[in-house]
Amino acid sequence: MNMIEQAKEQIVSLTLEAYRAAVDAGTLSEVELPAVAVEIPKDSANGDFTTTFALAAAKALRKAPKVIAAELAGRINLTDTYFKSVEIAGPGFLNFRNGERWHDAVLSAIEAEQDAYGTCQDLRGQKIMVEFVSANPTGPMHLGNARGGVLGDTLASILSACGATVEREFYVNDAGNQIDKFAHSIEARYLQSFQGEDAVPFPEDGYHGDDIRELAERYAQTYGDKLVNVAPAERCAELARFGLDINLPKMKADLQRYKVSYDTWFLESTLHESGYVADTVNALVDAGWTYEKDGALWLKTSEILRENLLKAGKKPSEIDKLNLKDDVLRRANGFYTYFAADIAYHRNKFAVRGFDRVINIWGADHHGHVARLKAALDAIGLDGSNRLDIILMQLVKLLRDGEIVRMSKRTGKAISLSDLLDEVPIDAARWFFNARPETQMEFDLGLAVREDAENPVYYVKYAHARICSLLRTLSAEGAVIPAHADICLLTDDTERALIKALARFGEEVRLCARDYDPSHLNRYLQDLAGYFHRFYTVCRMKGEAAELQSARLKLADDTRVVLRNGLRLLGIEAPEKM
RNA sequence: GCGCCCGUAGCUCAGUUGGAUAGAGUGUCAGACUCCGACUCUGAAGGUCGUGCGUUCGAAUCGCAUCGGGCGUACCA
Repeated sequence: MNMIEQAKEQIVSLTLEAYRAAVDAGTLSEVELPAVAVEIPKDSANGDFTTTFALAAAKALRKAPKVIAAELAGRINLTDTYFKSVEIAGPGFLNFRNGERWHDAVLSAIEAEQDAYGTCQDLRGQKIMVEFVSANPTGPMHLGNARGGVLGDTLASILSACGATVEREFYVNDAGNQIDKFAHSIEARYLQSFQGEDAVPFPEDGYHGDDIRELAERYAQTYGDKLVNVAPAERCAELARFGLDINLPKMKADLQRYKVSYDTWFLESTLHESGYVADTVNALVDAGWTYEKDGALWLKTSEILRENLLKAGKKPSEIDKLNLKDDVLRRANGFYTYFAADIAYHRNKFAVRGFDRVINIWGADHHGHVARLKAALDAIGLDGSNRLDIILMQLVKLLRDGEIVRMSKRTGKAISLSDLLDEVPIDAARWFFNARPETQMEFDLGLAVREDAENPVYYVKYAHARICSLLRTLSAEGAVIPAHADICLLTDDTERALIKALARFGEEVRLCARDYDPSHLNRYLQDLAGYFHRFYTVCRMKGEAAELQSARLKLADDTRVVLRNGLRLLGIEAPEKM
């Protein structure tokens, strides 16, 4: 349990004990109670923690909240607790103020746990997969992929810090239509290089990017015209393989540069080759969820979704308005759709590899597939509705000189992920892309390349470097950094505020995991750095009495530990010098 | 048409799942270094929480409606 949870738990039991005492004394009646909610007031003038219990229980107890609060407050014994005072405020809040024990417990926890401070075991025993980026290997990755890479990687780190066994996975779409298109595009450029641009038509829906030309050129340079006179099918297969063999390692390298690495690169083609797609479709057929029409095999998506919605309490008339549609699993030409492969892929995650929970990070333009995929998994008994979580990441709008740059692979004009890395420092990009997933974001290239105070990541890194420098300098002058900061000496408002901020770290990590939103950490670290800078400005160490100096140095050292732990979760360097 | 996401300070965004007088950063303006790293700190100004009803002790938060922005609604992936 983190420090915030511990404090809240203590308040819950203090409140309930007081309630029972009041019942025994006959001043409050025995009724069914609402949960005791404990919150952190926005304004610290209202205490460090507060409970709204008296407000919430007013109805059941048929007494004014203030009266209830008074009955409780008079019966709360704070001896040996984290708190030094409790008072009634406003319409009936019970406000608790942290005492010495609390501050001491926070610093002791950091000092004892060090690198592990902020981690927890809430998700212990859970095997979780985070699948992210999974960009088509037919061309360079774009900024949306960069955002997905950062989010997925950081989220995986956070879930892992909460005790889960986490695997990172990249799903390689190396089969299907877009690979054919890829092959035909390279083929056209390849043949053009021998027969002239006019002699060979370029496929209408082909990929026009320069990267395709480069692949064709590279093949021609290495192997010459050896494919010009072979059968088209063979030529395409060879060129597709050649292209993927170049593109995939490049994607890996680009992501690696971004400090994103994967446990598994899962090939879609293996699902087709092993017959697992066919097997999965058969499972759906056997379960009775399919039918044939116009030569194709269809999944009764609308029926499954309808049942789910009815179970969830939706009215039939509302469901009718949704215009639910069925989906094709196997086309009239005998090929399986991407949807069928995707069902097989997710069946594999749960049924073959045994993940308890699967998290996918998708671009928001895929949101129409969420319900269908979950429904299909429900239909084969894998409970996709509850075990598959899909984070729909809004796309990144790229701005250059105030103008929107379109990011289309097909026009070949997009700024790729690797281009971006040449311009923007990795740490700044990681910080920046770690915004809340489900909001649109604008990426202003001009602003992003700036390495100055405008970028909050420097503010946080600077705080860390400043502490390291401080510890170095004063140690060299003979200052002693004790094993534990003496809380009795740390009485300044800025010191107390800093300790309170340090206490929040574990809770922020927990919230990131709960919301699948690592950006809580960005805000927290910025906050924490601010509390440190304020402390640093007000509380001097050099020239102070040895004991006070030591206590403050240790507080700074504890801050360093938390900043470092937080930055590590975000995959951002915590420099000792800048 | 239907569905999903978003709308809070000039800008970028928080708001702990319904709590107290609406919060940061940035920008603007005014200040602070003889001193442990000024990549720092202090202060001021800045708001009809898109809009309107409703639910209740209490709404930025929940419901309905409406306006605006984005994205979907393939035998594409």
